[in-house]
Amino acid sequence: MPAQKMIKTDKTRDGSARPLIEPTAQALKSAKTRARLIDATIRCLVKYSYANTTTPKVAEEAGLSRGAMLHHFENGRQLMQATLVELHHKRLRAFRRAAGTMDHDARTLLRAYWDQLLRPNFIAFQELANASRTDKELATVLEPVRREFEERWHELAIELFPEWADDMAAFKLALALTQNTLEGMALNRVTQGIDDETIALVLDHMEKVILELRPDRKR
Amino acid sequence: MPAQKMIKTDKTRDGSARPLIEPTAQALKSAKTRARLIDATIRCLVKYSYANTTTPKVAEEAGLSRGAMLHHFENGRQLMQATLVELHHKRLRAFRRAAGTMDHDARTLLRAYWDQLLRPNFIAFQELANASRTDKELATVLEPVRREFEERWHELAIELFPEWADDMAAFKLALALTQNTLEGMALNRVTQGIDDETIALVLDHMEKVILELRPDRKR
DNA sequence: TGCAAAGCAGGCACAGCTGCTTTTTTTAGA
DNA sequence: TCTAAAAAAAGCAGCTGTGCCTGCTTTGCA
Repeated sequence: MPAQKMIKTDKTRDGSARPLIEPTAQALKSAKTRARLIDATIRCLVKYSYANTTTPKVAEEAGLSRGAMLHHFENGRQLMQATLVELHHKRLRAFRRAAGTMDHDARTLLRAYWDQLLRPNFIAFQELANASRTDKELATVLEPVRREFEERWHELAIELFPEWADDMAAFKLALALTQNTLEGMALNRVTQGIDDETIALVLDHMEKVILELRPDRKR
Repeated sequence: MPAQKMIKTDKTRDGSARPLIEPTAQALKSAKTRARLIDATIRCLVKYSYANTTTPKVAEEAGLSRGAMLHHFENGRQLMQATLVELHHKRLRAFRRAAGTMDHDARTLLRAYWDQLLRPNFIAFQELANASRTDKELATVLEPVRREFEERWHELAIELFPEWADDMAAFKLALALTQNTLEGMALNRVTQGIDDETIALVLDHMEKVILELRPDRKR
């Protein structure tokens, strides 16, 4: 529920200065609707791209009227921004989930990251990240999101591979290398710029490169 | 000059079935205008992104009227497609130019490719490639373009480093690795996803990785 | 020198999107 | 059961982009 509405709600009836804490009443259904709208936005970003994602299309995809949609999000921009944040949280959750049932070797982590990049969520995220290049408002939202993702990602990697903590320089390099290579491939993949066979070769080689960067093997 | 117009032109006056070969008259000024429009489109793609590039903006950027623009390109889509092809040629030309004055070592080639990715042309190309994910027409144009770029790029690399021809598997791997990593970095760079320091580290390491893949060093 | 076609500019009408406002329906508390 | 607020739907200008069409200017050829 938008902050603006909450303020209005607060002074209903008696007008007493009650705290803004929502009674968490059944109105959490509102949260469900918001989630539905955001999910619809993600699907639209994948289906139509950022350029062709419009408020009517999102509303239709969510099975709601445009009026209802503007009830939850002041305008289209706020919806996009909320979607960007939500995509970030989805990514983090997916990583945490994957990390739980993960063998602690480079290969597994590599494949886990690659799997994430094949999901629709990554495409949607990429659409928004790309849009943020010329949309200053979106960029303002993206910046902290990216920072936090980086931090969590580092934490997770160190948690799974404590030996890397010995050589942070090599660690950062390995991370940057993996991230950019895999993301580059993911991007090229969706536009037919790279075939699955090549992808497999690169993934295998990346594994070797990472292993060679590992502190204990480097001596 | 659009093909449609040429056909119309052909049967002027006498209506004889003359060949379609344009007398290459002074009407090559038309080509200049076309180029101006395409360059304006590229600038718009960089400034406003694909989503916000409109025909009025392009016309304004080119210093022409919208009517004039639609005289040269039937509609906005054709302009975009022509721009994509032109960007391809520009990339090829830039590579050929760079290759001429190039030391024959991996480092130089790596840096040369990276330099290309920092240019506005790459951003514009990326915008169109991204758009082609959901624009089937654009994808149809992109596909052969990408294929040709790949071929020329292979040819150039082999020309500069003939020793690689001994081991095509390693060669293709090295190429894919470089391309995807650098392009991934270039993309992340424009959205503040990576800092210059890290970029430098990755570039240095990529150089080592490539050298290790070289046939003569591999034994 | 004249004329036809190309280059170019401006205007028009249609369509789609946006944000807002006004109703109707649902829901939950008294 | 009644009522008021939240949720949802529907309707309404306004704006912008698009494609097309018409008319003016320039150019090149006969």
